[in-house]
Amino acid sequence: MDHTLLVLGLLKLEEMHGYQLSDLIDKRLKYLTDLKKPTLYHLLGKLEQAGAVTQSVSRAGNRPERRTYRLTAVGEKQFRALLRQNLQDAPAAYFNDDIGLLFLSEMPAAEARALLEQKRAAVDARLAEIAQGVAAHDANSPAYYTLRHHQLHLLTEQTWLAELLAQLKKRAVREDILACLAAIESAAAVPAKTRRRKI
Amino acid sequence: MDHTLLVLGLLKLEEMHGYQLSDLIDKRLKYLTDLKKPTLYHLLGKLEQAGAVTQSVSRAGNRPERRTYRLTAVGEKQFRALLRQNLQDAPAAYFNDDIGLLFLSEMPAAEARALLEQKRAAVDARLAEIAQGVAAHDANSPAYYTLRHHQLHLLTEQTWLAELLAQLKKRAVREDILACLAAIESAAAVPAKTRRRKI
DNA sequence: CCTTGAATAGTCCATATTGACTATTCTAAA
DNA sequence: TTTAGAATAGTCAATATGGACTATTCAAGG
Repeated sequence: MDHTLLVLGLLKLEEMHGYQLSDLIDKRLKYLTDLKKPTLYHLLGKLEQAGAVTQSVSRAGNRPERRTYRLTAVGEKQFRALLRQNLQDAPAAYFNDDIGLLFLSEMPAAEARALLEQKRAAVDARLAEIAQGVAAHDANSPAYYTLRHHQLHLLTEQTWLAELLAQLKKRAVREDILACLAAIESAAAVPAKTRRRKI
Repeated sequence: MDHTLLVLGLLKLEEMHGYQLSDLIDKRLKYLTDLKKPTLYHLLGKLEQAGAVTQSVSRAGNRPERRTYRLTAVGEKQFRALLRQNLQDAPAAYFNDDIGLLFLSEMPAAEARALLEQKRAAVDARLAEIAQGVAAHDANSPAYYTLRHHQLHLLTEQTWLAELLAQLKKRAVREDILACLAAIESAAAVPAKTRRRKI
């Protein structure tokens, strides 16, 4: 599991206590994963039980006690194995967006377009944010890798949305024409007197 | 949650029993999600409790009984809401690969390259598979959307891996040179006699 | 000096997810 | 014809995840 790789790797770089790890992941590594605090503590507990990390309780002043975790030799071995796996494998990726697309035909094209435009705006915004990060970081730094990777995928998403919206525009036009024809037909079916009333 | 959207949407298209749904998702929709059977049954139970679907038990021959699920009006409303949300939102995406990249410097560049080459091969293979699917499907069909979307992201991944491997190649060369220099230096530090022995 | 809000450090309980299992029926080959 | 394996239909127990909570400390303003 990749949460494990992350935690072991961070502890390899430097021993840390739970909150430090959690804070680091939330703030500096927010593009990497969204590992939450309770999940992290759960994982640390398991790792300790497995002997991959050791805990040392301490307290500074009157603050709540802090359990500082340090990587053991076992943990280091596990880290290497997981890292190799991670670099080697290309696990299947899933996109939530695809589920919505599956049911695109259950909704008028015009409405779908409006909604997807909002999605596009959100992607654009995120892209702008990332572009800043990419510019700020030295190529070759680990943070750069993550940002650049995200940037590429967001650009892809942009392209994809553009393609999709173009298709949808065509479909919307077709639906409009059909609706128009249907209206004319039903109007023709109504007796002449009734029609006049409405005019 | 998008599993819910998927299940409601499928039941909107056609009433189905649990195993049918599960089979459909496993086989035809394998690019969409990897919703597992127990998760599906759990979800169906919840949806029934919430009144979004109704269950009707039946049996054909001597087979185990089948619970056939049908969408209710409540379920349909929920479906629409979730679909709108899904089309509108652009949730943050995370890539497992990034976690490995974070620790790339913990490993000699040469080894990392070998591993990443395997990843690349896997991506290439998947891409070939998808290209077939894209060619086989009518543009505009829902399946086409999914496949095309995946294709674009896999192409991005290919580009990304190429970029990364090029960088790593440079780093490997640098590391080689450094190792070489270090070897020379340590050889120079050894007294002359000892050095001769080794030759 | 007191209070309010952020930061620190972590826990609880409810929910979601899944590997492994049960149990029956069909199918096709030995 | 029997028997091994795939398909059908689902369940169980264990694990992972996350929203909401506790409890303390610090910093700054009124």
